[in-house]
Amino acid sequence: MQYNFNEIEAKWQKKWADEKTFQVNSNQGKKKFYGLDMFPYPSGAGLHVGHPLGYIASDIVARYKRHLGYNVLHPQGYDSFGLPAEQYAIQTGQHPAKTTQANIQRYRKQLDQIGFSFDWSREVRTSNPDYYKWTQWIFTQLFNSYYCNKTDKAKPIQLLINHFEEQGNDGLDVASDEVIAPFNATDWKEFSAAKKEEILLQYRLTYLAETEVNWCPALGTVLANDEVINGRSERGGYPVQKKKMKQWSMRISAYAERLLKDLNQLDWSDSIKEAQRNWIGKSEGASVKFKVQNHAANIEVFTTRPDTIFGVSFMTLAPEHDLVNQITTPEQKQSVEAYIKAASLKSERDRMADVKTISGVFTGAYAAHPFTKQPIPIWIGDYVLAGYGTGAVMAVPCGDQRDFDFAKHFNLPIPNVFEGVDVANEAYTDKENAIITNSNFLNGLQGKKAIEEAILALEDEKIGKRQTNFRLRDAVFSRQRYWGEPFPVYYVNGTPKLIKEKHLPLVLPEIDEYLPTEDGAPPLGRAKNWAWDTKNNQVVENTKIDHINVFPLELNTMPGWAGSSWYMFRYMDPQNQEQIASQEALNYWENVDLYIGGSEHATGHLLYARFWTKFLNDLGVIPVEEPFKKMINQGMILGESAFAYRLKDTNTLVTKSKAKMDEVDPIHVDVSMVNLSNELDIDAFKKWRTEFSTADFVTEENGSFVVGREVEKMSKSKYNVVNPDDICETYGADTLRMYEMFLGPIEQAKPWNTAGITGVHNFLRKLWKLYHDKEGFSVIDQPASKEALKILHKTIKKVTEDIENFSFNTSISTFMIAVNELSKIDCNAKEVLNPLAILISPFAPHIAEELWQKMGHHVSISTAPYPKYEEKFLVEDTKTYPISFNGKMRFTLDLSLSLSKEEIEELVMNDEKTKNQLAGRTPKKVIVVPGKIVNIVG
RNA sequence: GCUCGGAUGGUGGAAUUGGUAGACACGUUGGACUUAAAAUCCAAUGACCAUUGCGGUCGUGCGGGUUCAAGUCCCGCUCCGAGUACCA
Repeated sequence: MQYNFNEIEAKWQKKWADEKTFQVNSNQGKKKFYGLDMFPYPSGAGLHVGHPLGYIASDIVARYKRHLGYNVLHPQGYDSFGLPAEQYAIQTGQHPAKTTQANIQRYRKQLDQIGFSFDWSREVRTSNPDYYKWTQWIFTQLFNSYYCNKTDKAKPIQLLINHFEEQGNDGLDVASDEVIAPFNATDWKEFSAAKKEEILLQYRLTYLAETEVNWCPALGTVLANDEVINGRSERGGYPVQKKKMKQWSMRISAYAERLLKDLNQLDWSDSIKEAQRNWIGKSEGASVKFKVQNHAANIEVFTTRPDTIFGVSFMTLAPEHDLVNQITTPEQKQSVEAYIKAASLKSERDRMADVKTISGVFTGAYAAHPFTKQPIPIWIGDYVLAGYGTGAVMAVPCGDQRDFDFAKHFNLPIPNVFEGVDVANEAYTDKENAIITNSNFLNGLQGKKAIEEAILALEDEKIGKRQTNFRLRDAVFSRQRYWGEPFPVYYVNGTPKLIKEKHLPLVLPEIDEYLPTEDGAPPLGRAKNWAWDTKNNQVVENTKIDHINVFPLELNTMPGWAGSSWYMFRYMDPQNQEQIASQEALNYWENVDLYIGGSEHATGHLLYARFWTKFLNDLGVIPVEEPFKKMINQGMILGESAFAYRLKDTNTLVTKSKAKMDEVDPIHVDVSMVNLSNELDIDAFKKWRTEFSTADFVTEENGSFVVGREVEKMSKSKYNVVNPDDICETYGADTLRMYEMFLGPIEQAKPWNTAGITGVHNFLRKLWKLYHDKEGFSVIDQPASKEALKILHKTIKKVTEDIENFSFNTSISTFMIAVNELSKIDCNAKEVLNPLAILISPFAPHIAEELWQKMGHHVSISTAPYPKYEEKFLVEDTKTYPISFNGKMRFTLDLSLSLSKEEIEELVMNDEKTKNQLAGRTPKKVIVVPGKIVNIVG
């Protein structure tokens, strides 16, 4: 009886789809479990073997939880807006919707082939108007909210307007832009409507503002901070520069404290939590005002070390600082201007690469030390960043290495304020242990106490105050792109107005080309119908714009993370036309119990999704504060690239053993042309690319041509991509699923190597054979042997523990051991093989279903109750004791577990082998740990 | 530089609160079956020494330490991977 996996798998995949086996509804009577994968961006390359790794893991857990009786929500969908489809559209003129649709179909086919238990009736696509209607809706909610620091909650903007009408902007504790001119109630009432809107924008949770953005000319769009890596775009690796542009931003900074604090309640890996903590970057200290001499201006600085304030010997402003022009003396004007110009020309990347070069210029101006009133020279230098704090620092060279280096370089004094510390060669940056000296009232104080005293003094003298700063910046939310959500925004004389909720979605218009317009406007500037008719509430031709009733619409679109910031809630009720999801569904499913995905989203998606969740929670829309309770980050599956070695400047290829590495160029070879022994299929290679059709080959003595191997990221350009399709074809989906899990711990990165796959495949065949003999199905309904039951229960125990710990590789070993052992004793008792099928069904669902059916069951195995582990089958009466001498195991001894310590010692000491080992010596000590070990010392 | 991981046979990887290091699998070698090959099955497989059988020495990146006992705990290093980048 053959294990015909292709047939079995097709049969069950069809059955699951036809019978809607995995469709789920909220069910108050059952405990819920929500297992979610980070949904994929459907790229043109299709799935490679790395993608399903996480999906398989979450599918195992989802199926396991079903067996345990949970009501399991396990959906899948597509993050289908994004750059690659648009880049492709630019090149080919194909509408991104079309390529996206084709890619989704391919993904779906590949996913179906692996046998996932997704509830596809809940699929979402972020590029679907039914979906992005609600993305736009959330945007309008953010627009109509401000953040109240007192209650730590977002509130309707109307409450703020009420406050303005009563007392202007006095007495507010809310999140806003940094500098807002004060006004009173009378002022407010007299302001024009446009002026009022302008003021309100400074408080809204999403706002339009002139901001310094990361502009990527090659992509023709701005990027968020998390999309820029080392001064280059995350996608494509193109250079990024700073540019001021009017953009929509998200006031995520208002949520900084909560985003930080609530990390503690999440069951996520420490490294991701740490990455978020660093990204949020909370620092506590004080802001201090320094008066500029002979000038009305004050320079405000932020410092975490107010205790070192008597060590200030100069100040440094960022070149972009607003005051620089005002305070620079005529003598210094020329060099200051030259420096500012040079700094502005440097790209972000240059500036970062240049960290070690110290540069700066004296402005000629002096500030007065807030306590001593001594003059302090004011410098500018690009080691101070305009975007952090106030863009100015009080330089304490004895306590900060950068200030120290700057002082050394420009020969500025380095006064020492630390007791018993030498600061001749480097700054002393220890915050805890520093004892302050030469500092008036701070003398003799240490660490926190000194900082505390300094802040109190600053506040007493009204020259500074306690302050907390965050590194987290507001997130730029506009993209100069076509393939994204349109903003539900139109402009009345430059003032943004929102389209009312009931008229959403605002659907993406058609355009002729997916490029910016000639005058540099985003692609939506090409749309002929992109104006809002406020009378009829619909999109109309641009020609109708009259700025009375018909207004131009926003030309930017939303970024990729918009749709992915809330999709986990849409799955709960994906067809809802009235709400993002029904209250009932939101209350029942709450949030994601297990989220599986890559760790590369640590500071992007995972932070934004938390932000929007908290915001929607503030509004009372959703009942939870956090979207993902527990998260597992699967490691990347790497590719094993293959290289042929070509003699430099020739067309001669040399087999690995004869190639001298300094005389050859390694050339990537498609891994599909290489067999398990690293031998190249030369004929296929010649046909692969014309340049090789005439190549000469220097082979091994036996005529084979061996390639070199190297582990790299799996990518099309490296020709090392392995598709799951081929594996499913050759070995079956169950083998693929088990093999991916068998490779090693889920969180660890590892190279893909099919060498071991036969082992897993053989295991499934052995499993099949356990239920069959030559004649056919051989499971019989008769009592199982004690031994067989012991094997079963040992397996239940271990596999269950392993699933709970996400240690899938070891559970597969356990199955292998169980099947080996059961085969050895020819077990064919249903009492054992029935529960065994259930145990294995989360891992290899197709074969499990087939065996289950053969054992006479008529409903899917997927909801069969999970076998219960019973201790009584495992009770042993003897233990094979390792007998060690001085910690080294020499032999083993089977002894009854009922023996006492003393009895064990006696039996061991009287054993012939012990006497041999001791060779007449008398042991100093005998350690007996009943049930574990015996160690004889001496 | 900082933060977080990691280092175990030829390979992927196991090893509970410190208690038989190398489970399971791949690969390799030998054997059975076969006209032959594949598939399958059986056996061996950390290194070294010894070998007629028993056996012995060394072994979890390196150097120390704690302990009857250390892959596991402590101290000091080395190397590799990931993230981050002048954050005042």
